[in-house]
Amino acid sequence: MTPRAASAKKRRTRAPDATRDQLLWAAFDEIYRRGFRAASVDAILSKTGLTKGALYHHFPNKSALGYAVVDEVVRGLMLRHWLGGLDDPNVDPLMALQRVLRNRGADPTGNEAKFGCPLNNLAQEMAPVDDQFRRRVNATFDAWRDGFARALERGQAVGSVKRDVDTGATAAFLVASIEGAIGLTKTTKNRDVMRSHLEILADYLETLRTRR
Amino acid sequence: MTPRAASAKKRRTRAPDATRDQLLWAAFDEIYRRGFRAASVDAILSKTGLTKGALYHHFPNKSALGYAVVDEVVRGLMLRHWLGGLDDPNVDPLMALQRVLRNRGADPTGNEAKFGCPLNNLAQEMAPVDDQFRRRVNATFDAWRDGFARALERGQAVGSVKRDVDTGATAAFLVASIEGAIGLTKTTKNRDVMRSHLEILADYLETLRTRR
Amino acid sequence: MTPRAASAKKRRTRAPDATRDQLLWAAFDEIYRRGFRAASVDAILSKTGLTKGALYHHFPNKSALGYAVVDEVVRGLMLRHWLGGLDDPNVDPLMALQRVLRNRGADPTGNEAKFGCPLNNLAQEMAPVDDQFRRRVNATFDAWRDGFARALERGQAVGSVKRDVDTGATAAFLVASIEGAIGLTKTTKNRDVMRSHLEILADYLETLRTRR
Amino acid sequence: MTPRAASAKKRRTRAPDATRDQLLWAAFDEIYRRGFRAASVDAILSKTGLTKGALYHHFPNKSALGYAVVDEVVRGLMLRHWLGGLDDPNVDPLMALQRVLRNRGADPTGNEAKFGCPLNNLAQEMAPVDDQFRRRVNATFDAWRDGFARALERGQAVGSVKRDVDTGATAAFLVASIEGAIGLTKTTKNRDVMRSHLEILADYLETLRTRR
DNA sequence: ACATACGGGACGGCCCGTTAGT
DNA sequence: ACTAACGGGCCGTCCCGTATGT
Repeated sequence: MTPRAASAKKRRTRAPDATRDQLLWAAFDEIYRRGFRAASVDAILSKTGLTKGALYHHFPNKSALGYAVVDEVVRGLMLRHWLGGLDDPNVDPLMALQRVLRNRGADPTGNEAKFGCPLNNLAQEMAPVDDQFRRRVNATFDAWRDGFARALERGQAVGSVKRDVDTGATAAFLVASIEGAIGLTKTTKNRDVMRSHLEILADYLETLRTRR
Repeated sequence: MTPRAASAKKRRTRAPDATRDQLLWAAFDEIYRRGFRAASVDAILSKTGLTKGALYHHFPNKSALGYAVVDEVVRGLMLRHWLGGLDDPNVDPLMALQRVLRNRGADPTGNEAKFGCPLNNLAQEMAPVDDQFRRRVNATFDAWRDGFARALERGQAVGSVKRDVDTGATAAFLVASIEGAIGLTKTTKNRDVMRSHLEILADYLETLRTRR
Repeated sequence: MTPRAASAKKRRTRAPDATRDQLLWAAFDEIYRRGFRAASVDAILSKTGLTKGALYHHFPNKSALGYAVVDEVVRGLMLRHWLGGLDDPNVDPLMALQRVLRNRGADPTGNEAKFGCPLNNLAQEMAPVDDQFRRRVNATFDAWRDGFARALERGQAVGSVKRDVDTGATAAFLVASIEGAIGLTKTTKNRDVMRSHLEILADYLETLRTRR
Repeated sequence: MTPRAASAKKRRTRAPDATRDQLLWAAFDEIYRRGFRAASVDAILSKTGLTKGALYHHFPNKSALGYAVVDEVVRGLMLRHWLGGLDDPNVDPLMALQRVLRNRGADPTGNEAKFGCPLNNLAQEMAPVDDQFRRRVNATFDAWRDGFARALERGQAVGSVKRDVDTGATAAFLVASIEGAIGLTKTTKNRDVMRSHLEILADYLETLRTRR
């Protein structure tokens, strides 16, 4: 599934970082599919061909593995996915935002419709029962919101976004709304939910544009 | 066989069955707090003072208990919470919707901020791993969406909502967006996220109003 | 090994108390041989033919099983072994004590020489790491000391034991000394150590006798 | 092969090997606190800052480390503690013995009351399950007994100890009794047990003195 | 209709030891 | 001589479900 899992196979040479990465990606995959608590350590290990000893060497316990998955895997995926191409200086920031929204409805792999958003899944499952998880997940949500907020601020600087728009609140609204849509898409098993939702969001953004 | 077996044949009859209700509510509470899979059958039972025999007399297994919680507990809670007071004939439907949104930001108990939305929690956790759960949860989401959609349609009938508004898509957008906000509120542990979000949604609804 | 383990075999009928007793005696046996921490729950279960569910039903965890072994098995064994026949009204208390000491050097099964004293084993292993164990073990040691002390007091009442003897301290001395001897017997694998030691103790008791 | 391999051939030569000593003392400490089987190899290593490689370079396995602890650490500690000052030619051997007993009740660090006697702990835990341990522990007990026995013999030679005293049996009695007292002190968490016990032992020794 | 007793399996943690590498 | 990476196994806990009994 994960790209580098393909090159895993046997591995007889010592490559600690590669091993750690293998564990992280296999854990990500398992956690994404089943949730953190239902994720089986043995399943993760059998995906990699490694054993308990290896895992115990790289991570003190299952929770620490989960934390690392958030920080070192999910965070990067999310920010690349939702903030990628936002800061293109040749494009009007507001249009860039709208373009991101409209493009991200695609979901070519269909994973999103099947398993939802890996970050939000962890948030919903773990936030109430593990504060460490909550904080780390939150950090990524913050970065995401900041990315959106800065795009809106650049829009204000350029003059395409109204001055009285609360960029922070709007960014938070967008993020929450997107996560809600992904969640309902998963529940409905209907990708039109996502497309229609993002379209409405993009239209809403048009509301914030300065009249010319 | 036994004399009272006659009245027990079909459960759907108006025989409230206090034991069954106890189990349902205790299960709801436990599932709401820990999630369905992490909810322990023994913990549910110890809340009621009942034992295994009682539970497995009323439900064939844990999943069936969960399904019943969705159908007989959560569904009612959700629809009362989000559709209550929507069909007041003396109020403009659009205003009624906006009022609902603005009121529901209150969350007096704080449970929403702690544990999120019981329906969406189940949706996010169980939809990918149990299709029965998914379908039952979906049924409630449909009813909720329908409630919002009908309000918008009444708005169109009355003339306060633009004719070209896609009421179904808009209702779906609202529901998803609300769930997203509840989720982020839980993750952030900050109820302002919810309030600000619903405010923006209410403002957005204003966009759909006919100009007079 | 244990007397009632013989009648265990299949057991299809429900007999909760018998099951509990089986677990207790099997646990005692295993703990006596390997020590508490090295005692394997699975080994205990396979001795009884029961499974995890049965154990988990009767005891919340391994520690609780251990505590119960101390209170309900070891205590009885010890007091019967070392206080049995002490309060015979027809015998001079001091002589009764001496007789007990001289008889107990026998160790017909040889278990004592192999595995030592079950009470002291638990005391030495668990006292520093589990205060619950320590307290329960101590309670039995107290009862033992009290038994010896009361015998000495009866000796004083009868006039065979000197008035200035500190019965409590002497009883504690005897108990400690006996346990030391059992321990060294186990270490030496030589039962003469025990016999010689108890002989010296009996002689020492003669020192406490009133001159006539 | 390597140049310095020449001097490394036989370990018994006076090459203190600081690393080996570190391991021994850290192992002693850990074993003293938790017992041999509960002592974690990793815990021992983390105390020294060394790693697995170092340990398994110096010792073939955990048991061998334990044996070395008995032979090279515990034995010295014990003999110094209980035989130190016994052979002072200016003091009556019997009085020297009594002085040792009365002094050793002090236990300034309190370790004895907390963790007991390191030698006896190992004896009680390991004697029944590992014959190698038993034999090595026994060797130290023998040396201890011999020390006491020789003191009594010197007493006989000087004329302060009765001729008919069985010095070997008496020495064994003393050692066993002392160990019993240490054990009960640990169990009771009450150092008076030790003091009172040693006082009685010293008084008992007075019984062996020749009348003048 | 419900309580009690028990079956049986899976999971995370931990731990000793070995091997590759320096 | 020593570090770091990893193998592989066992243990206690916990948990869902069934069967017996009332």
